[in-house]
Formats: sequence, structure tokens, C-alpha cells
Amino acid sequence: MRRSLKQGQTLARYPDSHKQAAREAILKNAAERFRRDGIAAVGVRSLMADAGLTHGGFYAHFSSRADLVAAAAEAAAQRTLGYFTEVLAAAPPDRKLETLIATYLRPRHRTHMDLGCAAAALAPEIAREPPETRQRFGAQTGRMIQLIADHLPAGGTPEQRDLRASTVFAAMMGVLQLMRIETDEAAVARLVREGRDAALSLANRPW
Amino acid sequence: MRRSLKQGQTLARYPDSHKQAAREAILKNAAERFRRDGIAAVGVRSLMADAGLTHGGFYAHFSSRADLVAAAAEAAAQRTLGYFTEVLAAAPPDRKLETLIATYLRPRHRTHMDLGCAAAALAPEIAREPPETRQRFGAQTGRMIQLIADHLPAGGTPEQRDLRASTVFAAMMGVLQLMRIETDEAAVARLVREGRDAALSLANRPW
DNA sequence: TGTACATCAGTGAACGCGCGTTCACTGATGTAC
DNA sequence: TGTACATCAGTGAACGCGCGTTCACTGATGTAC
Repeated sequence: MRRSLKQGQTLARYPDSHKQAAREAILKNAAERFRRDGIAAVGVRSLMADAGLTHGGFYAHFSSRADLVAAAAEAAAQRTLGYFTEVLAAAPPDRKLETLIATYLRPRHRTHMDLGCAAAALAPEIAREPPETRQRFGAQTGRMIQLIADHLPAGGTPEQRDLRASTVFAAMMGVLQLMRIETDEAAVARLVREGRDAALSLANRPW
Repeated sequence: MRRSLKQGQTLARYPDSHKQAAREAILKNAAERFRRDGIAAVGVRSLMADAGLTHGGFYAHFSSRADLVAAAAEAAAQRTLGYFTEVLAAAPPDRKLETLIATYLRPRHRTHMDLGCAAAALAPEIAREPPETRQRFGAQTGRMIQLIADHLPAGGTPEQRDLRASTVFAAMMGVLQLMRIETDEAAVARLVREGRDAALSLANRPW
């Protein structure tokens, strides 16, 4: 007999939080593996195995691999945003933007793709995804850009500030990608220095 | 009986140029398909089929798929370099760099990934390749950066000019990648405008 | 307390498919004599 | 001119493998009465 359940009430062996926790584990894993290995290189089986599950259960959490890609790309961008939000909060009040730029463009970021900026690791692959995935990813990137806009020197309209922040972000992302292709450590160090200068100079352009 | 052949002399039904032409066709195809679909998404079979061949013959041209990836990524970057070399040659003498930047950052480049800048389409994927592939790709990207450096305002040491050109290129590449994620046409147009301004302002910084 | 049953997250075999790579073979061409 | 043979770019079957997805099933838990 079908019983009427109060909203949110379940009748399962697991507490409400269990399934959601599993979903979060899969997402976190995918967000890191996608950045490290590329979206196309990560299969459903190995992802579920990493989360301590078997592949069949995947479709209880996501309707398809494409669904996961959209969610995991968004999650990766959210984590990037969260990290740099913390960096900004911990930065000295008079050096917020300098700290963000220096943290983004540092040698460690080059070698930690799995936990680094989602856009720098995935941008061209996301560009090939369907519009909905691009919108969800773009929304998070937009929040990252807003974070930069909030710490630009005073002046300009909100739209001008957002656009300028976009170019600051784009420059940092581009320099990081060049750093990751470069194999010579000394050249990487020079890119770090010049990239920081360039990003800062873009941010400090007169309005 | 083994005959002694003069150097370069062959004993085949095809002229010397035939095999090389097939190799070039495969490479050209791969260079475009990799940029359009991503390196991981393009298989040996479909690549050979596009070139009018069957998959078994692939290994007469390349020792492995990884070998092709290195060669095709390099070829894509070479074609990018060739295109922008032509753009610069055709540009008015007093507006070389402005023309290069405006050509790179134009709406058409957003929608033609297969024939567009190899670095913008492939950078993170190349970053995951082995050092030799990254070096070969990086060498071509370096020539592209040199092209920019050659048209920077007078001043600076050669190394300073090269580093500055790197940041100009990185900024353009980053803005193009953001354009490709963006789904709103008006926002793309704004990115084009602001991106051009930003790249030019990086190029024109005082030494 | 005991029995019957509903729930549902997770399991793992199975589906058809494409992957990278190998290899015996084809067949059009050339040379040797 | 005719015959035998070497060359080698290209062919396509076959290898083991992993892919995304489906689905009948498991089994630990809860409720009903």
C-alpha cells in the first residue's frame, strides 16, 4: 500500500544526506579529474571507482555523462571562486588585487591543475560543450570576474568595471596556460613576473 | 637480389611526393579536427577516413597516435603563425599591431575554432602532453609571440620585448577563450572591444 | 514481539560500439636480364 | 618483348580494451499491523 509521506520524509535505509553526500563525492572527484586529465579522458567507471562505488549507480545521481560534465565543470569553477574569495579575505586591505594576481600567477598554480583555476584548465573544452553547460560555467566565471571587479581602483560604470575585470582575468588565465606549456623553469619564472605586471597594469588603467 | 639505390631513389609505384602528400593530408586534417573537437575526441580511424584512406595505413606515416598528436599540434600552430604573418604583411605600415589584434579578436574567430589560433583552441590539452610535444608546440607559439614582439613600439631589450609580447598574446588568447564560452552575442561584442583595447594597452605600456 | 512488505542506494553482467595497434595480404609499379 | 621478382602504400580483419548506458537484482533499512 502506498503510504502518504510528509514532505521530505523518506523510507530508506540511509538518512536523507547519504545520497547527496555520494553525489557530492562524485562531483568533487570529477571536478578534479576533469581539470587534471581533461574532460574527455575521464570515464564514468573510473570516476565511480574513485568514489568507492560501482559504475551502475552513476545514473541514480546523473541523467547522463553530459549532465555530469555540466555539473562538474560548474563545481570546479565554484571551487576556484571559493578559493580566491578566501585569498581576498585574507589579503591585506591595501593589497587585495595584487595578492589575488600574485596568488593566481605563481609557480605552484602551474603544476596543480587539478585544484587550480577551472577556466585555465578547461576553457577550450567548455567552449565545445552545449550552450547550457557554457552558461552554467560562464556564470561561475562571471562571479570570479566580479570578484576582480570589486577590487579594481575606483571609477568607471559597473559595466566598464566588469569588462575590465574580464580582461584582467583573461590575461591571467592566458599567461597561466602559456606557463603550463613552457618546459623551461627560468622562462616560467619570467612569465610569472611579467604576467603579474601585465595584469596589474590592465587593472590600473585610467578610466 | 638487393639492388644498390642512389640516395633518394625509390622503387615504388608512387612518386617520391605521394607518401609525403598523404602524410600532409592526414596532418592538415588532424590539425583542424583537433582544434574543432579536441585532441582526445579524434580517433585514428575517422581521421584516416577523412583523408580517404583506411586506418591500417596510419602507421606507415606515424609511429603512434601520440606521434601524430605532437606533429598535428605543431602543424596547427604553424598554420596559425602563417595566417597572422600574412595578416601583418597586408596591414598598413602604421597599423601593423592594431590590425593583428583586431584580426585575432574579431567575432569570426570565435566561431571558427578549426582554423583559428591553435593555442586558444588547445592550450590546456597541450599542457597535459609530454614535454617533447609541449616544446614543439611552444616553439611555434614562440614564433607567433616573436611576430608580435617585432611590431611592439620601439624600446626595451629583446628579452623584455619577447616577454611583453607573451602577455599581449596571452591576453588575446584568454579573451578569445572567454568569448567562446559566452553565449550572449552582445556580451561577445563587448569582450571584442574591451579585449582589443586591453591588448593594445599592454603593447603600448612605457618601457 | 513477529511477520510481511515497501523502499531504494548500490551492484555487476550485458548491450553495442569505437578505440589504438598489429599484421598478413593486395596490387600497381618498377627493375633485372 | 617477356618473365620473374622486388617494392611498398594502402587494405581490412583481428587483438584486447574501455566506453556510456540499461536493467534485473541485492540487501539493509523502515513501516504496517
